Amino acid sequence: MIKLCYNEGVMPELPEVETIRRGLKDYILNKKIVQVECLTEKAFLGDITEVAGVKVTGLRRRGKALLIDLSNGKTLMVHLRMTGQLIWRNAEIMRKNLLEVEYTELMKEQFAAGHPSKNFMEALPNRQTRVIFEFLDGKLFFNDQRKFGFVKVLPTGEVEQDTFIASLGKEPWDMTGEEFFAICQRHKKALVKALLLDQKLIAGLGNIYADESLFYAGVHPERRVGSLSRAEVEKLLEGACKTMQASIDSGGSTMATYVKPDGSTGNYLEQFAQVFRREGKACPRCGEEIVKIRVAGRGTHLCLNCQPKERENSHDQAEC
DNA sequence: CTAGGATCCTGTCAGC
DNA sequence: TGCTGACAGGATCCTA
Repeated sequence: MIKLCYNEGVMPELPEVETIRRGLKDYILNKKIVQVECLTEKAFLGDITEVAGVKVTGLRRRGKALLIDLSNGKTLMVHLRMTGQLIWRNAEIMRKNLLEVEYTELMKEQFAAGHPSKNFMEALPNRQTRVIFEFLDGKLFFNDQRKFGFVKVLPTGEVEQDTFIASLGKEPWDMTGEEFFAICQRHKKALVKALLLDQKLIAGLGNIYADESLFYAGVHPERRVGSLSRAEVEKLLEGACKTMQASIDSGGSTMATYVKPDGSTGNYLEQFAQVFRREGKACPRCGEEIVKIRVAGRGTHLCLNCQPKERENSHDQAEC
């Protein structure tokens, strides 16, 4: 069974959160949270006592938010933002000196996912630990280097009214091409990259899948949304669905194969990404050099040949 | 209303 | 070697 999701440099976007949801289920579903400890005040929003002494009844996801339903009518919302991690450690492992634990043994006893770092292999809690959820048979650590992530307690019935959840757009597979085109028509002046990253318009894409979707569609990230053809808009939506679904599907297993036996980081992106963090390398489609530019304040990777900024001759994409 | 820039935060790394 | 500043980015807040 796969326990470790170790994809170097990957910020938790929709596919990563979905992988966490599926993986964590095996460890905490129907189990009682005995005790909760918050080590960084900002990281826990709401009444911490509402989370202790109750069972986990379900794990859901909305966009990049993980929703953990509890038996007392409350829901724990977890947002990992950029550097958040959820790490499960079996009680037995916690009792041992981690240095003495064989790597393969640790693999069997822990589930770790989110922004990859050496935390996955270190003794916990550590400096980056923000919240600890204690179960009878183990502990769940919410770690976060940059303190942008958080957990939040909400009444289950009010999750949909939470300002973040309520503002989320549809996920790409719940949207028709027509709907997405209508959204684009309302934001004609926006840069297409900025539109893809706006969770209020389409939920789940982060920097990686935005770049990958743009490459898939052959669209330059700095183009204004209003200049996109209906076909290009449809292709972008298709790209979002396909790149994220592929990531979810390969999720656990592919990522785990990239964990090297010595515990060093493997590189999931290397086999998955076409353009993301591949600047200086050859475009997998045409062989031109992938470049990195700055768009909407974000590092952006593209192939200028496959994603030209000016598209004079209609939408003929024979070369791409 | 929209678009775009600053902000939060800490670890890493290039450059002097 | 050790310091400094740039950079990484999801979401929110603020301004025009």
